[in-house]
Amino acid sequence: MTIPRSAPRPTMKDVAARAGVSLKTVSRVVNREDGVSAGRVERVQRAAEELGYQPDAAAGNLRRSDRRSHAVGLLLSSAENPFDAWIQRGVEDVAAQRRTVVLAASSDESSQRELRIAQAFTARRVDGLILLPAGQDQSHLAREVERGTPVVAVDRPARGLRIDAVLADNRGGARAGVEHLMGHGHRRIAVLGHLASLHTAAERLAGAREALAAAGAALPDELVVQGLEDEQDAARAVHRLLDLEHPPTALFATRNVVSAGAFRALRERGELGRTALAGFDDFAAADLLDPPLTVITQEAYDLGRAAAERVFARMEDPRLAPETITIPTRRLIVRGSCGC
Amino acid sequence: MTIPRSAPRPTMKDVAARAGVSLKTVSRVVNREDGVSAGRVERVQRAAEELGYQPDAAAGNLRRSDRRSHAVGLLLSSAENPFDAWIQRGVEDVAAQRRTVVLAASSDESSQRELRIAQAFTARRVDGLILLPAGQDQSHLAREVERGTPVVAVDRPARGLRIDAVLADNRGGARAGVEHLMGHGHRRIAVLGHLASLHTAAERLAGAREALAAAGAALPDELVVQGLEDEQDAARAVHRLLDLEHPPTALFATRNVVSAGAFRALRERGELGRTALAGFDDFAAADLLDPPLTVITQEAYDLGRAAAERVFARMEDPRLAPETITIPTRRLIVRGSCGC
DNA sequence: CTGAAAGCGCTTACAG
DNA sequence: CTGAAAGCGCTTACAG
Repeated sequence: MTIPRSAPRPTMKDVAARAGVSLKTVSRVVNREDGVSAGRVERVQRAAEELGYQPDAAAGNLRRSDRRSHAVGLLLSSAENPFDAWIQRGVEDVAAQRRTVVLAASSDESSQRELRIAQAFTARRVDGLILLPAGQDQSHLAREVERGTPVVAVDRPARGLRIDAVLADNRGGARAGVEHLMGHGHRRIAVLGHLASLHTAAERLAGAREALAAAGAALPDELVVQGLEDEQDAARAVHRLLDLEHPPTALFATRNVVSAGAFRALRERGELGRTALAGFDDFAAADLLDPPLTVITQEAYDLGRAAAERVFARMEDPRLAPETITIPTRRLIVRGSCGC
Repeated sequence: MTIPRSAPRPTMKDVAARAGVSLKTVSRVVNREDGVSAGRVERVQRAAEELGYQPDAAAGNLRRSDRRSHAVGLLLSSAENPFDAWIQRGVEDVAAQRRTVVLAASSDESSQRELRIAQAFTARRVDGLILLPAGQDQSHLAREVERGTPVVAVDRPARGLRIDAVLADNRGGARAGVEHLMGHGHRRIAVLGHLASLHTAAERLAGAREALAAAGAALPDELVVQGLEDEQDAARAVHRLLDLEHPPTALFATRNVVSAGAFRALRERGELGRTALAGFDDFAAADLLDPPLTVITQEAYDLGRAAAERVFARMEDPRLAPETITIPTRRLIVRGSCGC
């Protein structure tokens, strides 16, 4: 049995030798510069083809004046989360147009992992960084920002860092959702919130409050639940709310897993169709439920695209002032759970 | 207004100058080699800290003997697809342990995009490549494989390339699903298949056939539908099946979007609870449906992990013979739609 | 324990 | 149109 010996990877030097030209001529052909005679172009191309030459992107970069790695880092919360996955897809699509690859990693909401990943990315000299900030402080990126690397926060603003942010219109979306419930006559509406420390949770609660206040309705403390992390939390909270002396007649959930848990609890109590429900964030099969769930959708794909576009804009003009870009929460998808 | 001038990024040379030592001493300290006096280690570390020095990973690599980029490429079908996203997460988690970053991109089932992305990855000299093969031929990667880059196919085998593959037990899972339906007395079971050209679709159909054959039941052509690409396709197919003179008494869907479409059609016909339904691949909220959906789950996370582990194993021993690793489709989640 | 020289694979800046 | 030399930021191989 012969041991497969991996053929050594050819370099420009090898191509030059085979084509009988100088290194520099190969470089010119490979980079499609002109000023090389047709015959030589041909010979170099054939030699490169025969050897299976592929330029080494990193080596080329080292001496190149613009020092672009043609890579951007994307620091998500959890890559398997559909919201994060759609952001990634938006980033990928913009990056692909610019011949840029995407380095992706998940922080799992840990500041420590965020720091480590950010360092791994900057050690590779990414041309830009898009992050869904975890924890309370992103100042570890300050030096990188000073050095001119475009860094853009997505979904939540960064803290301790003056950078661009691309956010959803969380407040407006929540307002629209609660207004819709009020349109069905509800005034006693409970808000089921996720982790209070998160920007999105705070904004959506604020939006719900605004909608109620504008209609002269109250949002008593007993109808505000925060810190719901999963379906079980949400289901338990709904059971407690329905046990109140004056239970809410409608529920507004600030996140998709919370909506799902609320739905489950309403079903367990036989309250589906009686207590109304609307939620922030769509999810697969929400329209197959009975009644189908009314939701505000977030355009995570657009968030990703906008963040990536901002990174590239800043690469072209590093002097842009940091901005917060708000992506409209475009659609209230009225299905049945709201009472429609 | 002052124009923010980005501070130039310091190099080892700058650190050496500041610490008053040679370049090589800085290199030793940065790489934690020993044989440097404590005082110098201290001085170098302080200088590096003050300048905010960060080694350039690519530059270091260039001369380094092992030539590891500490990056792997992950070529998915569609990053926003939950199945793909879970694979990514599995790959990420294994890569993170090895201090390796993940380059991710989506082919959208286009051979051309697959080729372009693979080239972008190899131009960056990734240490390994994991791909969910798109199209009919991956021989464009043959040269890279010969050169010793570990390349692993995930979810589907590659074609025109003898490489490792990490696949789900599609056949066994489908068999288990159909057997479960037969356990409820069904013998006239329709199979709702996705794109016939895909390995997963063929295997799952084969598994369903096997289960029926083993019980001496037939799978007549009129009960086999293939090429279903989305919920609408699936719903239409179910309507046609139910219009047959002898409609099926149970449906087996080979993919989650197909299950969802089938569910919708059954609801539209008032057949929920009468015609049984089971599907391959779980999805969010499948358990909130009424009746909740019985499914075979795929462990996409495990597929991703196994593929990444194989890449690293092959980096350590390039002489490993190409293998097909089958990940069990571990669980039949029996909910209500099967008739239980 | 320390460092000067050469070299990784390429581009830049320059000379012919 | 063509190429020899220097250099990007680092590591290697070697000498002291």
